[in-house]
This record gives sequence, structure tokens and C-alpha cells, in this order.
Amino acid sequence: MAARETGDAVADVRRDQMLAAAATLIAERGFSDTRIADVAERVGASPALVIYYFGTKDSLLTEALRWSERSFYTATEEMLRTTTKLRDRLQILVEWTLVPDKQTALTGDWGLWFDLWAQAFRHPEVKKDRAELDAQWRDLIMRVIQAGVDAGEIEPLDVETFAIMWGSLLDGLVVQVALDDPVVNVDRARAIVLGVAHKELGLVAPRRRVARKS
Amino acid sequence: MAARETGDAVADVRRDQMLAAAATLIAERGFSDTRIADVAERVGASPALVIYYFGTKDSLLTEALRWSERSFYTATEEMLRTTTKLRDRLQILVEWTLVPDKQTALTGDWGLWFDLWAQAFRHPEVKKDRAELDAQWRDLIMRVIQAGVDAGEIEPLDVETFAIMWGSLLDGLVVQVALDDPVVNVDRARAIVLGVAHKELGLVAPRRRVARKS
DNA sequence: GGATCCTGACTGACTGTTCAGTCTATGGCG
DNA sequence: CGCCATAGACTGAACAGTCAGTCAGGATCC
Repeated sequence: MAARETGDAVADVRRDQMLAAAATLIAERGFSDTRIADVAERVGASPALVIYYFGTKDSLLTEALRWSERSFYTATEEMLRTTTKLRDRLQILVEWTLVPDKQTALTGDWGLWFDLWAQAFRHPEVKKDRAELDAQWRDLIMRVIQAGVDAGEIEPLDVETFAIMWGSLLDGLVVQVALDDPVVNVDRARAIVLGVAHKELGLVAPRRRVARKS
Repeated sequence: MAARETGDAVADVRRDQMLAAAATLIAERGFSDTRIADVAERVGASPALVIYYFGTKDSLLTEALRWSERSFYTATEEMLRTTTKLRDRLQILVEWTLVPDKQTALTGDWGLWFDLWAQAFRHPEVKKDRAELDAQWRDLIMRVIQAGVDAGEIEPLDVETFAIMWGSLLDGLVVQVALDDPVVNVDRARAIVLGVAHKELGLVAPRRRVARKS
């Protein structure tokens, strides 16, 4: 019994290591420039072992993509539990999506998004997965907004349409920021996306505790 | 003289053919799954000739990316000259970006965007180019809006911020639509992006020339 | 006859995948 | 308890296919 468990645990740990390594590598070099030899090296194993676990390179990489996205959403969901005020929650969503840079380790490296999209565009399986994950993400936004409505913080509105709009806006801004657009830095993106949210939701301007600027 | 011109013309035509073929192929299969042999075949030439013109595969593909993006923007700019009314112009921008499907031949196949982004994320040269092109795109939006302001159609506003916001929103929605998101179809995306524009710009709801519906 | 355009044949490097077999540990069996 | 059979984890080495890029030379046009 203990034996079986050990065996399974070893396998699971290995798989996870490999997925994490693959995700990191994809984010760095891109999907197609990631060699299974690289992944193997990162986890201190032979390329053959990677194949042993995942059967094929494509399988490993697409699983890594899914794995990474999923962990991003669950992490965000977790984060949301820390507060209930609508404005703070929106801020958390934005903060969590528009993280300054790649210090987020394995959560949401932006490079991954691009490859996920590119892959989804051409491979129905990945496409389905991505759509599902995105539905989850929108659902999260919708729940946050609905909670705000229920709490009387804002007037009722079409939450689904808002979620689509706002989620897409966030995506688009992430693209700009991730690509180092000289005109769109993180702060500006943040300000824009929060501004639109507040305006669309009819939230009054945030009364800063410390308002130094004129 | 005529000789030189002929020679140059031949070379230019060849280059263009190759760029177009490469762009199409990238859109279909993706950047890294595009072989120079495929490009060569499409233009009825030998792989060696492709190398003869572009020196290296990477050079060909990145040039193709640029070429395609550029032709998209110029085509859009052209389109814009057909009208001067703000509302119609916004509609043209949207229509031109959110084209129903891949029947747009060589203009803006969405698959290209994804690969362009992925490539730009990791290669500074492409990154610079993309930023430049995007600046052009935003500039176009800004000019349209500014014209609307100047014509007294809308109140003055921060056009740059609007351009960033609206352009990003458009990008984000394109992603959803391109990836066949079951919740976000073209019509809905159109409605959303135009709705936001009208709201942010303070444009009154469009008075349809033919308003049959209640 | 010289420049430009073009090609077929080749190659060298890379890399996913296979395979035969090693090592370890477990669990049963006498 | 000691021994063996079995399974799972793992690897080194080789295989096989792919492809970007080279090269020496042919065609074409002025």
C-alpha cells in the first residue's frame, strides 16, 4: 500500500515537474523552440523519460499550456476571497493580470498566452480548452459584478456583456504591455481598464485616502 | 534602362509573391511550421531561390509578417477615405478588423496576429516593428476621433487614451472571435466595441435611416 | 560576355522517438 | 526470513526523418 502510494506519488511529482519546466520553457523560448531535451535537462532526467510520461512532445507541451492557465485561474480565484468590496476586487483582478513582469514564476507568464492563442487557433483541442478556461475567467468577473449588484454597490446591468467587454479589454491591454509598447506601460493600462470599469458600472471615482496631486 | 527596370520588376514581383505566400502559409500553419520549401512551391520556384532572395528563413518570415501588417493598415486607411462621418468611420474600422472570416485573402488573417505577437514577445526587432505598426494604427484612430471633435460631432476628450483603450478592446475581441469563442461571435463583438465607443465618446444612439423595429 | 536569375543535388545538423535492457523495490511464497 | 518474479521507473545509444542552407553551374536577358 505504502509502496503503491510512493510509486504513484513519484510519478505525479515527476509529471508536475515536467509540466512546470515545460511551461517555463515555453514562456521563454516559445512553443516550437522548446525541445524535450531541454525539459528533460531541467528536471534532471533523460529525454526518453519525458516521452515515457507524455508519449509525445506535442502532448507534453499542450498539457503544459493547460496546466499553466489553470493554475493561473485558480490562483486568482483564491486571491479574490481576501475581500468583498467591488472596487477592491476589480483592482485585484487587474493587479493579478497586469503583473509588472515575469517575476510571477509559473503563474501567468505572458509569453504563454501568445503561444496558447497561436496553438488554439490551429488545433481544435487546444481551442476547446482555451474557450473553457476563458469562460471560467469571464464567469469569475460576472460573479464579482453580480455580487456588487446584489450588495447594492452598483445598479443592475448586463453582467455577461460587461464581462466579455472588460475581459477582452484586459486581454488587449496585456498584449500591449507584454510587448513593451512604449506608449502603454503598466500604470497606464491599469488606469485605463479601471477607468472603463468604473465608468461602465457607474462607480464613483475612488476617493484616495491620500490625494496629494492637484 | 528598360532592362534594369525589367530586372528590378521581376525581382520585386518575385519578392512580393514570396512574401504573400509566406504570409498565407504562416496564417495557416503558424510561423514555425512554415517551411521554405512550401513557400517556394507556392510561387513555383526552388527553395534555393527563396534563400537567394531572403538569405535566411527567419528573414523571410519576419518580413512577411511586417508586409502583411503593413498592407492591412494601408488598406484600412484607404477605406477610411470613403466617408467623413465619425460614426461611419468607426464602423469601418470595426468592420475591417472584425471581418467575418478568412475570406480576406492576404489582408488580416488573424492567425498572423498571434504569430506576430508571439514572435514580437521574444525578438526585439519584431517587437520594435510591431510597436511601430500599432502606433500607426492608434494614430489612425486618433485622427478619426480628432476629426469628429473638430467637426463638432463630439465633445473634446483625451484622444490618445481613448485610442489605446479602444484599440486594445478591439484586439481583445478579435482574439475571442478568432478563437471561435462560443459566447463571443462577430455580431456581439461588433455591438460591444461600437457600444463602448459611442458611450465613451458621448455619441447618441445611431438613428437608423430605416428604423422599423419598435 | 557579364550580370542577374535560377536550379538540382547535396549535406550537415538537429531532434523526436524507439528499443533493449538496467536498476530498484515490492510483495508473494516456501 | 530469504529468495525470486514482477512491475515500474529510468537510461544510453541508435535510428530515421526533416530541413535550412551551400555550391557549382545552367539559363536568360541586355
